[in-house]
Amino acid sequence: MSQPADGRKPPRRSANRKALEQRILDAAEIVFSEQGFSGASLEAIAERAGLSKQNMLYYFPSKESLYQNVLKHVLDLWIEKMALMEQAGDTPAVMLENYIRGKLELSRIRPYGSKVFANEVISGATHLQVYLEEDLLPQLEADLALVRQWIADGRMDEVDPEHLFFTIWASTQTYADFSSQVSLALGKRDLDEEDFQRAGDFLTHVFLKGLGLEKR
Amino acid sequence: MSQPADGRKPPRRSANRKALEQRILDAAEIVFSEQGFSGASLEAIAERAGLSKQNMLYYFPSKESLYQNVLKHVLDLWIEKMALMEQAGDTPAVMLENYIRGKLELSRIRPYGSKVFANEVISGATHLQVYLEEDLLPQLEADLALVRQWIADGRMDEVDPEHLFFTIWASTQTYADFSSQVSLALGKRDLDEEDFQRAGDFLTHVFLKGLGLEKR
DNA sequence: ATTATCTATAGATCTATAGATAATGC
DNA sequence: ATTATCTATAGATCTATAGATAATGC
Repeated sequence: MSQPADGRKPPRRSANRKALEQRILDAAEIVFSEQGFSGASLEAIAERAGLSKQNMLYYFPSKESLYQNVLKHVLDLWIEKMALMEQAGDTPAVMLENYIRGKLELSRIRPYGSKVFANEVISGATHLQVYLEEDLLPQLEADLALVRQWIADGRMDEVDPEHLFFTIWASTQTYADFSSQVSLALGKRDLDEEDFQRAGDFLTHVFLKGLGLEKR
Repeated sequence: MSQPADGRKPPRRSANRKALEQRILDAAEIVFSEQGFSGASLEAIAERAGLSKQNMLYYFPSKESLYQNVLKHVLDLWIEKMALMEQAGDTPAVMLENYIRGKLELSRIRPYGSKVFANEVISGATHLQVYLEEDLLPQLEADLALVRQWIADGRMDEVDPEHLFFTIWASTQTYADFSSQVSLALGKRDLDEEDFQRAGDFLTHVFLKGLGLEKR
């Protein structure tokens, strides 16, 4: 039997339905990042996606559902990068550098998603709390345990591991979230790859040396 | 002559007009921080300030003017703290520690203002660009010059000074802007003074050591 | 006489739904 | 037969203004 247990037939989807949904979500991500949840109008999202808002509501039944989809997608990417800490058996210095540069890379390639996420957290994370508890916290706990082990083994300075993560998150995401301020301070219209390279070099230097993690 | 040159009489203001305006701005700061510019309704701000929205519009003629006032006030506080770098002739280590702890203190006592500022910058800082250029940039330039001198004098590691500031701003403001996420990760309802103390200790340790600024 | 507050409402969105029509898949 | 799109609009805000009325200062 290829039908689901509840007897409903699988929907007959046109080949590019998924692509259209993705186009809508991409448009929503940009508009939400620029205008916030309330400031983003369905009209603006639909226009950017290239269809009518009534038609868009056929695919996503409400603004809320659009927002939830965008948020969930961003959070999944975010958490995926956290697992970097668990990868391979390299030295703490290399793992932390990879972590920092991975987060920076995410800021570089998904600035809109980062901004939507930031806006949501700033506003109290009411739409996100459950996901944060269920998905983010367990991953963070695993990462914290690893760092505590490094400290216990005398491989790293004794610091509060929680604040290490808060600080890395903040200083990597700022290059997406606060890009308007950063690029203004750098006297540029936009940030380019070299700026991210420099940011990575700076952060790597300060965090590794500051935590007593000399490269070997 | 006590009258202005244009002949208009100074307004006869009730003793507590200033106080009422301040109450309105405080309410606006909170509502803007929680709902963003578009999500904040005049009704919600007025209710929090304890007067009717029509009456509130007598004091501030538009939502835009309310927002501008809140933003300007926050930015002034923000820039005031930057000048810390110029204070006294202490060692780089002490100055930087004071700077970091000062910024953290601002996050602790003015979390709503920080969030309004963050929301605005995330959305492209369109309301703020002129102020940033006229007020923030000159102060930043002065601070950058000082840090460059430290480096030239061999008192500090060779790093990109711009990224030092971006990173300090980000990692101190995160305790205001992202407090919902931070407190969730710490398993607390709210952040208390001790959390900020620990954050300050962590940041001081990492930045001073990471930049080769040992306390003397 | 001036300042402050209230009632009433214009006018502009904006989200979402109803229901008709067109396009597509089996 | 099902999926997708379009026309039209209900109903809920929300900002801002007009204009009357009340309170206050000189």
